[in-house]
Amino acid sequence: MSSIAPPKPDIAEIAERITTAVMEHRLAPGMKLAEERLATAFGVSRTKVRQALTALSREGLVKLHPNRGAFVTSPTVEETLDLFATRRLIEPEILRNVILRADKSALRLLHAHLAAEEDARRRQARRLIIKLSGGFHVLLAELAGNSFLEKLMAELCPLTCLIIALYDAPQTPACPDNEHEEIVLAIERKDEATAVRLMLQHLDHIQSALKLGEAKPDIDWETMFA
Amino acid sequence: MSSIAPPKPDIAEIAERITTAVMEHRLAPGMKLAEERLATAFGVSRTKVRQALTALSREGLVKLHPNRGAFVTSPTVEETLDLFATRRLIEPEILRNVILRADKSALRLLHAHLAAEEDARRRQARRLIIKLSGGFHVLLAELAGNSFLEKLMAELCPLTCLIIALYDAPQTPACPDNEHEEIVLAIERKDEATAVRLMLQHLDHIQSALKLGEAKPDIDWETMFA
DNA sequence: ATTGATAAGATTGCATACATTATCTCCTTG
DNA sequence: CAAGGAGATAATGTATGCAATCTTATCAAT
Repeated sequence: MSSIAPPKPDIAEIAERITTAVMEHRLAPGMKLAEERLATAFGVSRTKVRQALTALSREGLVKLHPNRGAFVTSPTVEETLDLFATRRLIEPEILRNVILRADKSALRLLHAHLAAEEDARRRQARRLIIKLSGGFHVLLAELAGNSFLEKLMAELCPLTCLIIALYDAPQTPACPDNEHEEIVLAIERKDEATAVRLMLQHLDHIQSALKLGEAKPDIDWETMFA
Repeated sequence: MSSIAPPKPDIAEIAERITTAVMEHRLAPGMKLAEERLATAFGVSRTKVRQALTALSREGLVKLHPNRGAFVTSPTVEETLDLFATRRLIEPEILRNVILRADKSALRLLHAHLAAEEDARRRQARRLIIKLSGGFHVLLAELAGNSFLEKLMAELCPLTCLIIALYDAPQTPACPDNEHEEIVLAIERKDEATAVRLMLQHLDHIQSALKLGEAKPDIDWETMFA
């Protein structure tokens, strides 16, 4: 009847599309994710949506309230500080491993990413910029070759986007201008100290752009009375 | 009819009991976890078991093969090296945070844990010893107060048990004798340098007890031809 | 004897249906 | 008029059934 039969998305696909929506600030923190609604939106049964949501809750992007449903995580100030502390811990290690292992193909991937970022900036493609900014850090984690740190970074990046959406002027890009490029150049020179220093500065820039002092609407009542 | 109606276990409970079984070496790496079998064992439907298994696969303790089922993860040598590299990175940071935040109640918890370990050793309760040995590191992560590092350690500990089951003489305890106690004493003295040094030594002892050079039955054919 | 094909059996993947719990509305009551 | 509660409504949690896929057993062929 209709033009095309839409291919039924995989569970991983559903989770990924929700993650992308969060990273692109299309799903605001605290928003409710009703199973039935998502199920019809994706053209699948609630079963798949449910599994995608539980997967996302494991990653911390979604918070599941028993018998109440799934909500986009609304990170507290404390969780934000924890997140940046964790990134300051693991991203230097990631850089060290990348420098140790970086071969031609790795550098090619990094430069391709920089080009994609530059192109997105020139085209003012805001959503793409945000996605690529996070993707840079995930790419570094992949090139580092430690599966555990890679998985952790893959979780922390979308959460960082969420935090930026919560605590920042929404116009600010996730990662300031061209700091990524300088990091890649340091990697290319195998200049570990500089790469690490630039990365820590980069993280500080992101964090200090946040307005963490402000009031937080989302109160965690459960732990408050625990 | 029967004596007691068994209370239906929660999904988290199912996952936890499977995790415990793995940590206690009752479920060997590579073993198949058939849904129907587990469902009848726990007295629930396959739905709950399924969700527990997907949760465990997110944590890395279980590997899901599409249309083939769930299997206890059988970590490769490379994953083992990654795991210890990650622990060497984050556990010193955890210790630093614990020393910064340690109050009387935290120290009491640590000493209570040491006592429990000592008691288990005296009673030769092998399974309990293994569980408590891992639990020490998870407790430290909890006391450090960084939710991300806490979650990561909660995943890495069962995996470490799995690795020990795979690569070690099964008689060796997860953590050598009394190294935990010395670490706690260093924490108590707020002697950061010593605590970190002891922790790194401790991890080295665990890792060097492994027979990683030996033949690995479990070959990952997928990545071999990827 | 080993390899390859085929059919029966078993298991997973998914959707639907039912039970349970929370939320909302409206009514009663102080 | 505000506060509290009962019923209606909607959403989640769980179980079951069916379709798709894989595994195993049997048997023919080289």
